[in-house]
Amino acid sequence: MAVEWVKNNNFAVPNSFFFMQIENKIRETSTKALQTLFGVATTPEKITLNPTPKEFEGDFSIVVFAFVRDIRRAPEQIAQAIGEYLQENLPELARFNVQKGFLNLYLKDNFWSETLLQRPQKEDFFLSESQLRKIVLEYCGPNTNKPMHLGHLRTMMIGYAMANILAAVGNKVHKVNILNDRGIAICKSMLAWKKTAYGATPQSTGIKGDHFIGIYYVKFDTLLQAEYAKWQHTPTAIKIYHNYMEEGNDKTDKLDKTAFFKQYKNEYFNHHSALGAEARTMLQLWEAGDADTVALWKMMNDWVYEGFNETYAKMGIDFEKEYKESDYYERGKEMVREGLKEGFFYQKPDTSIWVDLNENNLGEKVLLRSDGTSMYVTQDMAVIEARYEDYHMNQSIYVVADEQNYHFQVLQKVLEKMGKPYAEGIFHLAYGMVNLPSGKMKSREGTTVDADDLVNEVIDKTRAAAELAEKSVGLSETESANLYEKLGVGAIKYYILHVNPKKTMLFNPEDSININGHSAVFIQYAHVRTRAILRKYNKPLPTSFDITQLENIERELIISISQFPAVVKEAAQQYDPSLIANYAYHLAKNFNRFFHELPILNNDDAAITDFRVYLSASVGDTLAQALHLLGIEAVDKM
RNA sequence: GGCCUCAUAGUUCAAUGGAUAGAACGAAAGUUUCCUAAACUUUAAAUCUAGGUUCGAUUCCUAGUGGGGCUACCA
Repeated sequence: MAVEWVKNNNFAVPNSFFFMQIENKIRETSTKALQTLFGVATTPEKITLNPTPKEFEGDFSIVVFAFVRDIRRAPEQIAQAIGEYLQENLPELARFNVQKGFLNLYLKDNFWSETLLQRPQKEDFFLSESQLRKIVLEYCGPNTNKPMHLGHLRTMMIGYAMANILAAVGNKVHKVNILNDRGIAICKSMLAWKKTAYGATPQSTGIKGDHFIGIYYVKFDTLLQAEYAKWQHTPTAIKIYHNYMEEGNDKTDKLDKTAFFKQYKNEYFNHHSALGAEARTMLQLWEAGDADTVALWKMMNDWVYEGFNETYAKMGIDFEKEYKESDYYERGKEMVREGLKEGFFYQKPDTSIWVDLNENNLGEKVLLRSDGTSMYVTQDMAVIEARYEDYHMNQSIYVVADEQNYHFQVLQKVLEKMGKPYAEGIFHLAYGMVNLPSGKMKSREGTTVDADDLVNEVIDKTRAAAELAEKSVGLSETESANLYEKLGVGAIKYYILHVNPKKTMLFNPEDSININGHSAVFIQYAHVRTRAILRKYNKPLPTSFDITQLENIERELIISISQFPAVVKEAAQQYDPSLIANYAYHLAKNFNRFFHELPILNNDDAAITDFRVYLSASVGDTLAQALHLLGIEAVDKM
């Protein structure tokens, strides 16, 4: 199912129309001013128009330095002249002031109050027709041999939010998952289970399916480690180390025995380990379709899927379709052979098939091993082909960590060589790695942060904070459990989404469960206040205002609100949900200031109360929509 | 070694080439007979180095230094 339009509140935010319209109007009138006053021909887009910094009076500022050279007058004189022209020709302008080369424009109060009254249409968020796409967006991509960790949280959050945002600006978006459900890693879990579980199941142990499998993945490594330690004392091992020491002349940079065997582990697994041989045999049996092996594989994967589905539900994410690697890797091999036949690839004497990407500075890459088995890139070729048949998309977005930049470049070039119509639309939405304060996560070394554990921890923290502050006392047990889950899940999403996806981010467990400051809970709280005000106001909102003057903070809020559609468009074009996250925080912060500085309901002037309630409600709706786009559900009470 | 990326307060993050570089956490000090104090106010605190382009550079270019990633017949 495609992403729905942002939830329709009973009352909606003003659209960008007025905002964009006034910006354009200022640009156009200024262009005329330059032409009329100085004979300078320019275009509206070339006028530099910025929001005015708050230390000066104004809503917008025009920067005139760019025209100084042509006009050959002092910047102040130019700014003054344009200001006077605008005063004559721009009815919305209340007054202006000049600071150096900056012309600060202050618009009329009633212009802004009228702007607030405008109702939005969802089309106001839409990009122009030519920019719209039919998109297949892949995110999450777990392996079925272990539970999901912190890194998966970032793709889940970014993927889901980006799908919402891209749909909000008018694209057709299909969310899909890729399940890496085959290969040597899964065989390791299967083998360890066979050897050590004595028939235990998630049901018999009460352990969530994906965590259950994870136990055996770790157990395999423990068994291997023990086997390896023993092996290091065998004559074979001693000879290998001896040969290494004898190689070359320079002995100074040689590794000591411990370090050597640490880096030799892969080699050991592939060529000396009995467990390794068993795992590979299992993989071969699986590929050959051995009934018992396939049955075991299916049973264990089903356990994992059950666990994953629980996590998806808790995170509030979903997929229109999940593609399993096991369904496509054979087709991938076929595509490579087809490509070879058509001369796009070449074969080495050992029968392995390669692609030459030197002209793209990507070197040469194996597509099919000499033993005929497929590569990572091969399966992605078949998967995108299947998606094209399913959706005929013109853009394929992959929300995958940036450590795979090379992989996606190769994928695209290979498909381009083959002349596939879906090659051009490949877009790797590469997000930066997530680091811990202790450094990089290593799943085999146990330095990962489990996704489920983390979310539960934040939910608990939210509950503890509420109890400490004696909040939510009127709620029933189920109501409050529901509330803390929404707040906790929202907090973790926000913590991840408020950073630009492109950047490597540090995940500090302490900070991530911090509920204060720049966090989703802060935004939720501002939203809750707007809802409380509406409840107390308890009558229909006004359809017009009778106010003569706006406070500064009120102007700021209206301007902020009117920028929202532009922010959403920008987030879609930049593939950057953090723009919306930071926008929402900024708006919530300004609202809290407004709430403290000015009486809303406790006001003798009913006209002012009407207006401020309307403004509060607008802020609340905007916050709710912003959170919704990020995949966070706004709460009404807390 | 080659290619790609990043560098901003003690820490984590912001800043279409524009004015005095914004926040949060942490530190210090305040605000509650008043619409929810999960809030608000105040103080101290930063653009890696050297050049260049520009009226103007955190932003663009070059070099250097220091992180990270990729460079597997792993996924």
